[in-house]
Amino acid sequence: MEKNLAKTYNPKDFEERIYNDWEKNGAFRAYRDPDKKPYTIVMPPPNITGKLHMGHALDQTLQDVLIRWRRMQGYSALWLPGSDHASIATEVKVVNKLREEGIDKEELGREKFLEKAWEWKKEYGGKITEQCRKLGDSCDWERERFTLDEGCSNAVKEFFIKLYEKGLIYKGNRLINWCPDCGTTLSDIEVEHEDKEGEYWYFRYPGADGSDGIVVATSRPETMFTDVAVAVSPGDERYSDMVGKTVLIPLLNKEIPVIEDEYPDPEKGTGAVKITPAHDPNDFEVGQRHGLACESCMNFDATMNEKAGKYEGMDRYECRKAWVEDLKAAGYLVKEERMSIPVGTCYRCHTAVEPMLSDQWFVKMDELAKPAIEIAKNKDLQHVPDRFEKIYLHWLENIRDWCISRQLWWGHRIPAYYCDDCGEMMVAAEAPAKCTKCGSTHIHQDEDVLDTWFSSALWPFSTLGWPEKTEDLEYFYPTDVLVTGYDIIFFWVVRMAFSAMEAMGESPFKYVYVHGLVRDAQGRKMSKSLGNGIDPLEIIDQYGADALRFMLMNGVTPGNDMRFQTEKLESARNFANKLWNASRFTIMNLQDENGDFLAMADPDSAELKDEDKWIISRVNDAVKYVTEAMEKFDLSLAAQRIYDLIWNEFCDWYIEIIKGRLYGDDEEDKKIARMVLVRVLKDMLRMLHPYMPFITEEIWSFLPQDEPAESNPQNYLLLEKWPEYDPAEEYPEETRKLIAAMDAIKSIRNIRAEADAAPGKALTAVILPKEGEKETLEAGERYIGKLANITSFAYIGDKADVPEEVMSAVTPDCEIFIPLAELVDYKAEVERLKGEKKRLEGEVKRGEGKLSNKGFVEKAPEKVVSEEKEKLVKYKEMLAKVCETIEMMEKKI
RNA sequence: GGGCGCUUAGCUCAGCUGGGAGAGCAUCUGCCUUACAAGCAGGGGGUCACAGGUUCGAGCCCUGUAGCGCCCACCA
Repeated sequence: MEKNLAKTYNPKDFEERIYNDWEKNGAFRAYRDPDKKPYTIVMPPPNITGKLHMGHALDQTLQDVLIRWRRMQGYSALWLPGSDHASIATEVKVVNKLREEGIDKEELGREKFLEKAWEWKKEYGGKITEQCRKLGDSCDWERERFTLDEGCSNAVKEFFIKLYEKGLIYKGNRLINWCPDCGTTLSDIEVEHEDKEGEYWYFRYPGADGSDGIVVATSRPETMFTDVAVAVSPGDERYSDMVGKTVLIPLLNKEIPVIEDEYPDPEKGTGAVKITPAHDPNDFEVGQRHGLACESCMNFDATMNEKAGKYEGMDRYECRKAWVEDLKAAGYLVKEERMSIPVGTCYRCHTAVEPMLSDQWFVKMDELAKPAIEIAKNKDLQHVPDRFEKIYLHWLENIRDWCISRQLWWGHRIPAYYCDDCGEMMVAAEAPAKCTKCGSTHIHQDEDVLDTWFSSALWPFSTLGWPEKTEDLEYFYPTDVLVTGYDIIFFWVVRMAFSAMEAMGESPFKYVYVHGLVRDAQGRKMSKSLGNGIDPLEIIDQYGADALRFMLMNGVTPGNDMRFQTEKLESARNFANKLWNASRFTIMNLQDENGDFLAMADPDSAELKDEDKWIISRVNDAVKYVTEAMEKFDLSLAAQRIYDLIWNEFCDWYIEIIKGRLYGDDEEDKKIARMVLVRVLKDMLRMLHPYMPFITEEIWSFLPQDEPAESNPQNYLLLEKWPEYDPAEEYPEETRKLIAAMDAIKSIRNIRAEADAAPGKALTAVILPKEGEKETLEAGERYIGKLANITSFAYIGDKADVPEEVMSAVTPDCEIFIPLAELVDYKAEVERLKGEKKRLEGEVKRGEGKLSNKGFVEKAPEKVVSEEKEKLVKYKEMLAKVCETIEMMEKKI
């Protein structure tokens, strides 16, 4: 077996292997460990119809980062996966598939159809969970659930009956949203409001007494057949003489009353409104108030019924056209206006929804909403970011009853039974043997199924065993955080909240982390119709799951949309590659030529060098920052900090600095360097693991390990401990020294670049240290020499000793002079220094301005003021040095 | 008609409770330096949409304006 990482980073070599290994060894399993605290996330169940898209990738990566992090922190972390039967979406797919096979749903019959649907589920339903595995989701697959499985079905029945018995579910004949294309009812949120270009027609309804009557505007003339009144605003003088009289529906000559109602707005249209209770919710209410008839002129397939007379059988829009033509020809059309008309459409097929009167099941919302409102207000349920709380509350405070019955077959069948003989309705979990009223045994079940969200609403507790009092429910419930997109707050979050309050009596989760959409590179919504969707699996195939995950996490701010950009993805992949190579370097230096690990220093007794303490303190600092950021759900900030730590601090500085030691002769010191390398690399891998689980686990497996703990026999990084901040590892003095050396290195590199001095050209540095800093600089010679290619150092104590023909630079700790005789244009150097002088003057001016401001000195926190003072002193010193140098050089020109 | 978000470097975006403007990509210069060219080193580039206000101090807080976007809503 290879003892070091492959020469090139190729995620395909190990991602799948590692995932299978984890799963096989039960690394994702969550146990009810009484010594641990639970941490629970239930996965928003993807539809079985869907394939994994970028939205899932974002949603699930967020959850996986949180779960992996908490698991490492020592929680018993459960991420419970599952999928949703997606009643309507699946039914449409199955119907289409059957149609392709020449099979008609109705002919097939309910039972056979359901068999086909289950077959379909079996074949395609598992696909998406396979895709989740590619992403690296560390969920407990042994607890996987399905919204239509036995347990969930029991929960649905139990909950339905509970609500019914409390009078919170009722059956009623009311106006509902009907999608003629899908052939089912829709709840209010399933109706989308679009503005479409269309016409308003103004028609004259002549007075029954032969008078002029009233002109009424409508965008839906095809509903005129069942108009029952014309309403005007009370006190509208234009129509006051008409109130109480009757007008005729044009052409039909049906007499209808003119009534007064608050509903019409005198400012709008003609101030008079035709009332068709069966086809408009407002009209319905007006009708109720005035005891008017409620008749529909349409069938459920949106064709006209017998009320439409000769138009019977026509599609609603055909009828509209013909009817308007006829009215026009008869002279009833007064005016025609083109404008945008609000149209309600089906969220699935975008067909215009028709309000229809129908007998349906509803959940009574006002009472249920109250506790759900309460938990948000008292912060038992917190939104991240909190602005979504407003949206949540606004919705609940204005909620209307929820229509839950659907005219479909695939779903939870409503547990209501009817007696064929006496018509008695019985709500029960199982079919009653006989009618509770008349004793008849002729009983049939309600044909409808429930809105798919009815079962999703129970997901946080039904998946843990409710209504049974299971140990899982006891231990893992309530859950900790729910991660979801803002687009389904109403559909799902709100409903889980009130359902949980009703069933469990407490909030189903402490936090709702709300994320936005993943858009395409141009900022457009990814959609099937645009064809601009990006397949996560293709991305994983090309760049690896880690790169995709990191890109998604590095780009998110809670609640905001993000764009999918290849550049960001490449950057993430490059980062993985960087880590890969740095790790390869590390491992290479830990081993002898046979690949066996070399001796390492004892961490407790090792004499750490300044740079060791520096990198340890940087890692320590990052641990604190990253942990705190994650606590606040600032996953992006945490990711960036880890990125900086690994790339800028570890790779660019620490590795470069210790190369000299690793390649040197001091065997004891080498042991220390190895020890520190492993130590900091391990801590960095731990921190990065939630974001990039595969590469970190792969690297981890090549590092020297202690004896495996009983709880982690495979030595998985996944089950390792999250690092903890240690105040003893701050090392401010060593950090100061390293910064001094880095400043010097950067200055010299800058001089080299300005002077076009090849990096390979060894140079001498003449250093004029700030008083008392000579030792600091000397301590840094090792790094400065190596990283700036300086072969000899000379220290001077006086500007007079500066050699001729040099370029110079100033840092807070010293002045550096690099003799570059053959390259220096003295005039140019003076010019360059003048630029530096100007910059420093600016700094001094800024500092002086601040400190001479009495208000600042008196009111700003002491710490800020003293820092400002220190900075001013520093810049003044640097400025003075630069001025002297300029003066000196000018004399020599 | 309500509500919300956004406006910061050429592009995409970070900037936590107000205390010297950042990243990635792009761009320019020089480097195949034995972990890494998916790289290294150095540089350029921003009156933080606009106008007021609060404050010693505003990208950040308040008010208003504009542009873009989203959500909610039973305007015939």
